[in-house]
Amino acid sequence: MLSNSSKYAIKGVIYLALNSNEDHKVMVREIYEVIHVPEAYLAKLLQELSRHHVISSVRGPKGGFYLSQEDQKRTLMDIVKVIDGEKKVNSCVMGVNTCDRSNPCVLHKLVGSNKARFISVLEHTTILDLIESKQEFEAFFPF
Amino acid sequence: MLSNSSKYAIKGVIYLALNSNEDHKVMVREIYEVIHVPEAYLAKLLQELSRHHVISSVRGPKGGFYLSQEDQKRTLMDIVKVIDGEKKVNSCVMGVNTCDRSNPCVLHKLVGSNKARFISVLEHTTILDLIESKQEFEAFFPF
DNA sequence: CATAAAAAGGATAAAAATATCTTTTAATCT
DNA sequence: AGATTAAAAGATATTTTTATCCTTTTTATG
Repeated sequence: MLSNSSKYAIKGVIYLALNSNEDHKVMVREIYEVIHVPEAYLAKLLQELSRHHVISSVRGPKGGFYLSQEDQKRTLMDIVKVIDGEKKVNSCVMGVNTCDRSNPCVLHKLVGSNKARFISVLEHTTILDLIESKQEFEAFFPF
Repeated sequence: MLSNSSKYAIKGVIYLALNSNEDHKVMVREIYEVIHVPEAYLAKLLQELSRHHVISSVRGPKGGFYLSQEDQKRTLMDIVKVIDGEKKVNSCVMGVNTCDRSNPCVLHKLVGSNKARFISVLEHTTILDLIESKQEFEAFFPF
């Protein structure tokens, strides 16, 4: 459902949400040490998100990645779309080509309603939503 | 969430449920033509299921794969466990190692409740359950 | 302006998932 | 028994995903 890459990306963005802003940018090196995602790979993922304006970045000394106010309004789905691509996320649970949300197959009914809910969560949860329950997060942060 | 392999396997088993029994075994060749899964690959998956006694098979002429009465009582999860392995299905949506159903991480709360439901469906839906709504199925069969 | 810091980009490598091919084994039917 | 059929098993190939490495570009600062 979610690729590892997407999970990594989400972890990274959460880290940024909790630890960065326009005036305090963060290097990949700092992030990967905390969230345990391979440095170079995380860099690639964050670059990709930055290219698609899901997060922000600045090169050079004192540069790094960060979330702008606007970035915080992005949803989890925005991240997943960039990393996994839209098709993959929305495709039928059973890989039935002729089957989609409007014309669901039988397993869709069984299993797909959960997927629909899952997707709905991704679409409606913003980064801001996530960090609002920051306290709870801390307990869990050693990802 | 579900690998392609698991999906293929489920499709195959559903085909068997609808078209086979102890006295009428079915060859891979017949199945793959209907459900559009690569023949040799489907064979591998069915062999694996057979080895784990999720489905039944007999070699030689008049042989093939089929579901016994007992086999029909298997759940979707039985299939998925054989093909994907248990760990993979039950692991945290976010790949958080220290996180499981009893000690959920924050994203677990958001996203994982759906996953829990999804798993519950897999665990509680038997092949028999599926084919009881056979009529609906037929509309959808060109997988 | 030189230098160093940091992301961006390109190319490559490793691992996992998916798929195919070949050989072996077992059952059935002359 | 021998021939044939079909699955089981094993070996190999391809593709996709994940991961690393190395070079280039950008930018802040001394």
